[in-house]
Amino acid sequence: MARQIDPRILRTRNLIMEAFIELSMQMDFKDMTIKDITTSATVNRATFYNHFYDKYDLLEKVLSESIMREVIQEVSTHEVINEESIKSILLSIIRFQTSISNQCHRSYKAFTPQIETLFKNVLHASFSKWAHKQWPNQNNTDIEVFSVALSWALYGVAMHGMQNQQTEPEKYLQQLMPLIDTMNKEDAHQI
Amino acid sequence: MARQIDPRILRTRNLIMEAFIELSMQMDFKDMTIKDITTSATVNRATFYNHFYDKYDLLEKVLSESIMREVIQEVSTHEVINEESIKSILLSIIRFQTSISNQCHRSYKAFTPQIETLFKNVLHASFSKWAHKQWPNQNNTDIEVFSVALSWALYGVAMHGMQNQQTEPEKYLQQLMPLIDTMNKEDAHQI
DNA sequence: ACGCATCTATCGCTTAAACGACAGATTGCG
DNA sequence: CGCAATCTGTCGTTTAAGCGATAGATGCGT
Repeated sequence: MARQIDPRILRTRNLIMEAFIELSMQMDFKDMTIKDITTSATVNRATFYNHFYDKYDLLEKVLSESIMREVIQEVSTHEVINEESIKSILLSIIRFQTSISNQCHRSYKAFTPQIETLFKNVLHASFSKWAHKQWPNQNNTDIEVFSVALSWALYGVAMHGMQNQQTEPEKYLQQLMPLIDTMNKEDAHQI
Repeated sequence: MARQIDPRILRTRNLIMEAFIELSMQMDFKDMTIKDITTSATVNRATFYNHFYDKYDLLEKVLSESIMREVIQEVSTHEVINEESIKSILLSIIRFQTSISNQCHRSYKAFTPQIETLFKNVLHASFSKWAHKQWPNQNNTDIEVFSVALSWALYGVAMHGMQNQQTEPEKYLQQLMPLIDTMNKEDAHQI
């Protein structure tokens, strides 16, 4: 099963995605037409619709499969929730956002909502998984609520730190750690 | 007439040619298979034969249409045969050969015969054209013989200069100028 | 408001490229 | 040497992509 995919499909998909990344560095996403993308990709405009629903679908796939792949991968490799891992994730996100806002300064504003959604999904999923192992005595809903709170807080703090060019994350960590400490205490109680 | 060419043809052709250039920098031309080239180009092996007769046909087209295009263009822009233009052409050829032997050091040996043929054809054609204007009193065969002699001599001297890392072309120019001086004198006599 | 231009999304038809298979040639190793 | 593996060049068939036309949407200057 899962027969080999026709290489033309992969090639065309890559051509479109790479052309989109290239164009994102040159112009604003909102001014970008399908024609611009397909011309730059040396692909017919109609072919675009065999691969993507529209411009926004392309953006989402480029972000998750290409641009954000590395940082998502890095975030996912941690296994526990503690000061060290939170700090590392915080720095990864700040580094990524800084880099992308420099590379695609014209399109960055249009990208941020999608980036935000992807990051929060990944963070929530990871935190949830790790929390279940880390605090096995907590019930599901508590863990879900904690995961949501931590992921939103962490992401918000990362964005704030980036906008203020704050390179010292210790101050932000101080604000996040109480969330985790609470879980540690509660879990111990539940025994 | 001459309707637009299907863009797929151009794209596939470019993919193959660019993959070939890339591979030339990594491996020896003689060890390169069609499979190597088409795999690197993300193109089916059978498709190669829609565009090129064989590996050597591809080499010739890549040289004349891509790798050597700039230097051939530069050589062709001169209009007269004199010390200045000959010196300029000499230096262009030496620069090109040095560059290509560094970039494709593994394949360079296999390339030289094709490069030689292309250069001598271009030189002969250019010299012949310029000579007709420059010495209108000379008959055709004399001009053709002169053009052949000068192009072969120039190319030979350039190659020799390159192998000996000779960066002073004045010595080589001294050997070539008599050919031209003879034509100048003969042409004056013919009046 | 108007018309004109451009863009989007989709259609049927055409065509270049992918695929697998093939026989014959080369290569290289025991 | 022999034989196995790989490469070459060419088939017929299948399929992804190109093309031109289309209707509707969006936008922009007058």
